[in-house]
Amino acid sequence: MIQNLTDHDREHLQEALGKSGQKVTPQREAVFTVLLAQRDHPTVDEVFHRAREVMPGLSLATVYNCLETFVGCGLVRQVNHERESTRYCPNLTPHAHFRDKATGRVHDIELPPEVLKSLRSILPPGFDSDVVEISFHGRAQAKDSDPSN
Amino acid sequence: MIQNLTDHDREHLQEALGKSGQKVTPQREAVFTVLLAQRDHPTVDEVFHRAREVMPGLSLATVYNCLETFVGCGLVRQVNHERESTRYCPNLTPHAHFRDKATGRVHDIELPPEVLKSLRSILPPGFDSDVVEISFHGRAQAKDSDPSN
DNA sequence: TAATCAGTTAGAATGAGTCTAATCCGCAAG
DNA sequence: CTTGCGGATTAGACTCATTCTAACTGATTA
Ligand SMILES: [Mn+2]
Ligand SMILES: [Mn+2]
Ligand SMILES: [Zn+2]
Ligand SMILES: [Zn+2]
Repeated sequence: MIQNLTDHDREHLQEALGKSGQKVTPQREAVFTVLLAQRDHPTVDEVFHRAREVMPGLSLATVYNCLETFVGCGLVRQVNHERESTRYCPNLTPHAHFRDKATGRVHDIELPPEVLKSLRSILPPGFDSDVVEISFHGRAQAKDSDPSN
Repeated sequence: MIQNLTDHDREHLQEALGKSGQKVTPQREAVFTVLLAQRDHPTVDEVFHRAREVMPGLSLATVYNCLETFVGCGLVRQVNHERESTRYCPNLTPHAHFRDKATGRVHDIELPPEVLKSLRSILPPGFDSDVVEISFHGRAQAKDSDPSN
């Protein structure tokens, strides 16, 4: 269920952490593995429970710490919808999020560069933005199953 | 500072509440007045303190209740940025939000229909969305003062 | 008048997230 | 080897926005 990291992914982790002067630890590797194994935008709690299956001593505090670290070095994005618990997403391509009203599930929606550009173009002069978050809320057809890997 | 509602605005309030079987109360009128008087996306607490200046007995619980009611009948939008306190916006035209990293202030960004349409067009078939939230985060030139009324 | 009912109110409860202080552990110096 | 250091981990306390609860108010209706 929770395979190991591929060499590529371990290298990605290593490099991103290294660039901000931090190390790969077993806990960080476990948490990162969980994020890549099932790309369903888990909450901290979900990450915690999944990671524990493979590292029973892992603490919730550490999961918070790891995720914060990953966000800090750009390995992972936070995803918020209204005031629900924060979710985490390892998809680094520009994309929007769609939250299914019925199931609560969050889906990635690819964001073509020209749409992103037209969006940025609505900013009046003087406004300079690093980050744009786009989130849809509505109903999605079943389409089943999980968007792993 | 906190003028009264114009006839038009009072009618708007009355009608929207009426449509969902609710009444105009002094508390609701005070809270709505506060929202219209200074359109700076106040938090619940800010609304609370402003409204108290004009209605000292008003409780925080009631401010929460009024705002929830307004959201429910479409008089007001909630605005969330990451996990900060929810803010409230009486601007019902389609618009995005820009949060200034430096000041924390939230600005309305007009959203032209064609941009909105191009955004909706990125949804794959089977995804049907009521609501799109767009929020920018970055730096805005001073541009001073408040966007009241 | 008495019953009803939406709205208001204070305060308790909730829960995601943050903070703190103790412990752990890999590594480098002695 | 031993020791000391510093980052990482850990449990549990704490925060604070929001939600919940139960009592109260005041207008309207029977
Ligand atoms: Mn890569
Ligand atoms: Mn109007
Ligand atoms: Zn995503
Ligand atoms: Zn707004």
